[in-house]
Amino acid sequence: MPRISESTVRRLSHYLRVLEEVEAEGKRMISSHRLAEREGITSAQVRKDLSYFGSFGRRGLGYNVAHLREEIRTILGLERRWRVGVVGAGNIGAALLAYRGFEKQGFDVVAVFDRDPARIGVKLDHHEVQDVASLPAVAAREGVEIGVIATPLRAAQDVADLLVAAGVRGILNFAPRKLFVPPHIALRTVDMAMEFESLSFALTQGRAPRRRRARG
Amino acid sequence: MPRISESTVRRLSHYLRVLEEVEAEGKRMISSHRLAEREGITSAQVRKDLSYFGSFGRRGLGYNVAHLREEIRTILGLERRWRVGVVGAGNIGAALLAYRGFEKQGFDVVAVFDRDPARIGVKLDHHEVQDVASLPAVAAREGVEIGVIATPLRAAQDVADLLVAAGVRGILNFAPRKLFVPPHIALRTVDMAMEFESLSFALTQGRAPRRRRARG
DNA sequence: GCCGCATTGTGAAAACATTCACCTGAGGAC
DNA sequence: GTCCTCAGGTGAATGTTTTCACAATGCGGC
Repeated sequence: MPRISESTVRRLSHYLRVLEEVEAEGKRMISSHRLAEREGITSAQVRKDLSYFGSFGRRGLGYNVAHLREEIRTILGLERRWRVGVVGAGNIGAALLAYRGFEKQGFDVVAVFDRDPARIGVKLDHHEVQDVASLPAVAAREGVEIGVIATPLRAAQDVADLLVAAGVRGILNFAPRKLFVPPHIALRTVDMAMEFESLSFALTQGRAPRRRRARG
Repeated sequence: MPRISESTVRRLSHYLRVLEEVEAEGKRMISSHRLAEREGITSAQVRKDLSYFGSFGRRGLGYNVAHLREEIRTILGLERRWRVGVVGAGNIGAALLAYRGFEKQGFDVVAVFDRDPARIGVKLDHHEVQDVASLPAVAAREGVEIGVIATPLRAAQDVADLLVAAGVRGILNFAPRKLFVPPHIALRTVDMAMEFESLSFALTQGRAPRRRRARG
């Protein structure tokens, strides 16, 4: 199996969502062409992405919706539940906690931390906010595997170090800066400022970007 | 000038942030090597990215920090201010409004909309939430150029259509689905569920992704 | 059972992005 | 002024991702 590119993984997430939609519509089968159509990419891309992991379709028929959904869930590691710790109980943290969608996909927030004494002890969407000083102990006890950094910029690297020391294996970072973590830690950064700037660039150039990104 | 890739634009945003940091530290010059170091990429990449737009450095010396910062701001279209309308006054909308960073970079929220009567009229961070029904009129009057979709999934496509009809040129979408917009509209989607799934994949594979993405 | 149509899976080609390697220009030491 | 070192710019090479195009099915109709 070749190394799987980040773009392929992102598309798998999209396929999964389309499959869930299509399934809700009661369809049993779907072709790569129609799977692609909904995503704004080519059918060859869909087939190539899936071919990295096996042969899930049937020639002449397409893919069985429920079966492919399960296969993709397995590939993405969504057949189990993940224990998530959120650091930073400000707006972004609150938005994450309020959004029920993650739980549905298998991500359970098991602890919320903040440094601000005014926030510690407050109940935020069923979770009592704990002092970040207790993170190492709590993360270990709760078996936190994924840490979310929703703190101000200046605290982000320290929190990342803390999470790594606490044994977290993956980090989702909302602070607008590169974080340095050991190579065995998976890190993803969501940088909204960068998205705004990318829009600004596109608008300034006077044209939308090429199609395969234009439908992001 | 060749077509500029999305990756290059994203790196420009990063360079800009590094330059602002370095400037705050009082440094006058910076080499492509040190600019790259902070970003976890190669110096050749930095030079190549910049070379698409011109020659900003001096051989033997590196780049003048303040000058390069200004050049990149110009390239990204940040020498002007952008008028932003936010649709959806829930958690994500509130998080965006509360974050002062965007204003600082040139993005001014000039209107906030929601459909929920319980939210309409409420003041959210200096902005009175308006009925989404008034979006066409208000967006035109206020000259909204960038629309942010922070609504629930099911409303996202309708809101996108509304924004396009109102003359918006760029859309930043937080709803976890592909939106269809005309080709002349720039669209970026921030999909947090996808980021979680990408992390799940990486952890399931038992290895972090290759380095150039690992330091995202 | 055979034909025709639909649709997958996949090597090969093309497009795209990154890295290399070297030429060139700039300043400092003496 | 000459030499040495540093570091940007850039064509070529390499690596990666996407697209093409077609052989290999699988099914329905008759």
